[in-house]
Amino acid sequence: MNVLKQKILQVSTDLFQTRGINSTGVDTIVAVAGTTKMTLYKYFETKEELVLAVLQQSHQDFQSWMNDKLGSLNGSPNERIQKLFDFIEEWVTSPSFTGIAFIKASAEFPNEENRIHQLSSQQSREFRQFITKLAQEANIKDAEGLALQLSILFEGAVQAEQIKRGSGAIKSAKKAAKTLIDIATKQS
Amino acid sequence: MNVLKQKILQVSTDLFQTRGINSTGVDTIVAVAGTTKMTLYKYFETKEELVLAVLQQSHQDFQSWMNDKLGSLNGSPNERIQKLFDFIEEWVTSPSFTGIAFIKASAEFPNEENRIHQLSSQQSREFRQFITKLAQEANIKDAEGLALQLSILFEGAVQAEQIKRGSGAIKSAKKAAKTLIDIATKQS
DNA sequence: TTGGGGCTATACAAAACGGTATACATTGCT
DNA sequence: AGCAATGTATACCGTTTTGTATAGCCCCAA
Repeated sequence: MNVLKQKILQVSTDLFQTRGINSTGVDTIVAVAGTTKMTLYKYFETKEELVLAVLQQSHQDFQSWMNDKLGSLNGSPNERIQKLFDFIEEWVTSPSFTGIAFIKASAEFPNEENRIHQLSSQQSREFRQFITKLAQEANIKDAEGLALQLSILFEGAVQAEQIKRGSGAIKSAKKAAKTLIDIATKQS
Repeated sequence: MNVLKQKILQVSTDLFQTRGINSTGVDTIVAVAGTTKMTLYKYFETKEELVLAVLQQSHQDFQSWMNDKLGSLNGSPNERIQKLFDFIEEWVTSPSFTGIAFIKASAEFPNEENRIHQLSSQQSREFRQFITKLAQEANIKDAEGLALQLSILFEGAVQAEQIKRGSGAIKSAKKAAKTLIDIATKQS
């Protein structure tokens, strides 16, 4: 991908997260990125398209990072789902963490007909399915049920952390997750 | 409170929830409320002030409703905290439910210096303290720890429901809550 | 009847918004 | 050398934004 296009994407991601999507004009984006609107609109047809691209990149970054982390474990499937929230904590407590894009975007575009909302919804579903797979591999009986619970913990903890950084929500969610995983495991 | 002021508040609440705050102009609000901008700006100095008023009213409505529900129980403190998520489910699955205001607002105004964000943060904290009190009355040892977990479940389930209505997140959160409450109770 | 308060109607201001048009500079390839 | 692609600079367009100014209407009370 072109270097300027990537720069625009990265700057947009940062600004959208820290100021909000609707509160960030394209003029601001190009000013921070050190380019002009003409260039931005060469790579992105509309602002909506830019937002969608930002969402996709953010989600892929997170998913890839998590996949790598879990993949490098070389442990049992049971161990992998146990470690899921340790990695989530690592991601969320990183200083560069500014929130999860699809959570904020879905709040800013609540209408279910809206493309941005739809993509957010899809990404939320994808991450839940990802957890479901982990649970299935760990031979958990009600894999979908556990995955839904864990995804709620994830989104709740992220939401809490977005509303107040350093709230300790992640640690708490991690503990709750371990409890729920233990119980679901015993039932299998 | 003046009837027109209340109408403006109610219409604003509805529009902010269904279209987003930044995507809703004051022109739209007064058009739907059947009044004019002059009247709106008579009761609310700025749009920000209106948003803050909407947040306050929404939060108070929810808290009052929940207090009434729990108060009418006449049961043991243990029973009350057990029923908390039943009432949350009742609130969230109501057809008129369009989300929790402070969750959406905090996403739309991510900057912690922003007054709207600060109020959202405060309301989130207030609700957590409310749960803490329930847990303390139920003689739960780590009341704050449990309350934090339950508030994460609450915010996560609401977030999930905002992203996709009828996702079943509330039912799942309710089950998880019962599990966590049981365990916290046994440890007391 | 004569005010005055609450509200409407409408026009306006100044800025910010997304997006486009045009002209020019730079760079690399052939 | 010459061409094409990439990017810059800048001016502009139409719309929408929050917020105000002005003038008039309606109704109730003294």
